[in-house]
Amino acid sequence: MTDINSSKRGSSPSSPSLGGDRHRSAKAGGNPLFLRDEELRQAIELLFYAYRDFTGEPDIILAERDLGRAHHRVIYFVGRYPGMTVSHLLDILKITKQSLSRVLSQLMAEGYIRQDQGQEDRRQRLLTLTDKGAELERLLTETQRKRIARAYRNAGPEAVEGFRDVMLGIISGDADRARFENRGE
Amino acid sequence: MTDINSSKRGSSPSSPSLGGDRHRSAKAGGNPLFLRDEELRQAIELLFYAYRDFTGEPDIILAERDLGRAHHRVIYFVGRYPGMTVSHLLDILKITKQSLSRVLSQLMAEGYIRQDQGQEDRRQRLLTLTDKGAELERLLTETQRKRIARAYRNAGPEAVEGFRDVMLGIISGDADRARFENRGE
DNA sequence: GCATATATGTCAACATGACTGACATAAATT
DNA sequence: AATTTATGTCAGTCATGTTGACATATATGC
Repeated sequence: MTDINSSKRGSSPSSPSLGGDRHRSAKAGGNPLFLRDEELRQAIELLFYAYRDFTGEPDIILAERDLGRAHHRVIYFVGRYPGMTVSHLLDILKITKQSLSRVLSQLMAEGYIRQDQGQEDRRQRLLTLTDKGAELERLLTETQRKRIARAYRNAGPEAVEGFRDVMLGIISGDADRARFENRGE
Repeated sequence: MTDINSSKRGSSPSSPSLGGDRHRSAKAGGNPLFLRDEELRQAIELLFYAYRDFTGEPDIILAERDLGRAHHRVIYFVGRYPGMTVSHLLDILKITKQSLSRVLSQLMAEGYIRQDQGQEDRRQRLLTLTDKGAELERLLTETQRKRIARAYRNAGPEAVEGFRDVMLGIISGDADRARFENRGE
């Protein structure tokens, strides 16, 4: 594997204008929107970098088991909502049933997830993690939990509140936002 | 569409155990880690939902032009750092040069991005957006900017500070975190 | 100046995870 | 009895990542 990270902290001495021009010129021009634009761009980039790193560690663990990020998402949410239906999962992930089907079939074939017929509505297939599935879920989520815990600890409780508020504002639907009500108190 | 959210607050007659048990049981057991576990899981989910929605709108605009999210990322960062090198871009995106190459070639063929030879180091290909590229960048970034601006406005300045702090804590490398220094003051 | 390292590009093969479209089955609902 | 809903499946395609190998031009170190 090419060690592309090596170039990371060396910050390529060969790229002189790397990071200031656009902002300096806007600032120099006295553009009153400068701060706002810069602030918003930073948020965009925070989301990019944070998500990239947030998924990085689990991806490695998954790759060792020939699984991918899609499997992780399924395992995570089935662990979160034991006995959830396929529809519910589709709705959270916002992917097609064909895409989900492949991932889900693999997870059941490998013994990570179990399906039970619904009692009230026998068309439903209620999804639960097997012991093997729960173990992998813990392993994967642990890396993310640690990362978040570290960030929360360093930032402090007020920052955590602010983080939550902003993140909720970024989410589109009331339905999704509602998932976060009355749970932290 | 099925109202899966109804299942969340315990209704969903068909799936009785759908969303509360795991937490309630932990809570009932008086587990002191309950709040922390719940808090951390919420953070994990906030990241998932926020990122999903954050990329949703640009993806639609991109699809109309037969481009994808990978093209967006390149256009965004080239717009952010005009004249940046290929190495720098590789380092930010953390993908292989072969992956980047395909996307970059397409963008140049379609006239979104221009390459100029570096003056100091003539091996470098300095990347800049063309007018067409800058226009698309504005269009794409505008949707994300609006989303963030709305979230920031509703959450308030203190929340924004907290959001920043937590997001920075989630990012792995000092080098990446350093990109956010001394820019918002 | 020669050897080596670096920045970039390119060919080829492959895996993953998304998509569309079409069709099938069983169970619930009207 | 007709329709809708929950789920599954087959087939094809596309976007985006991967590894490995190799090529070229330029910069740098001795």
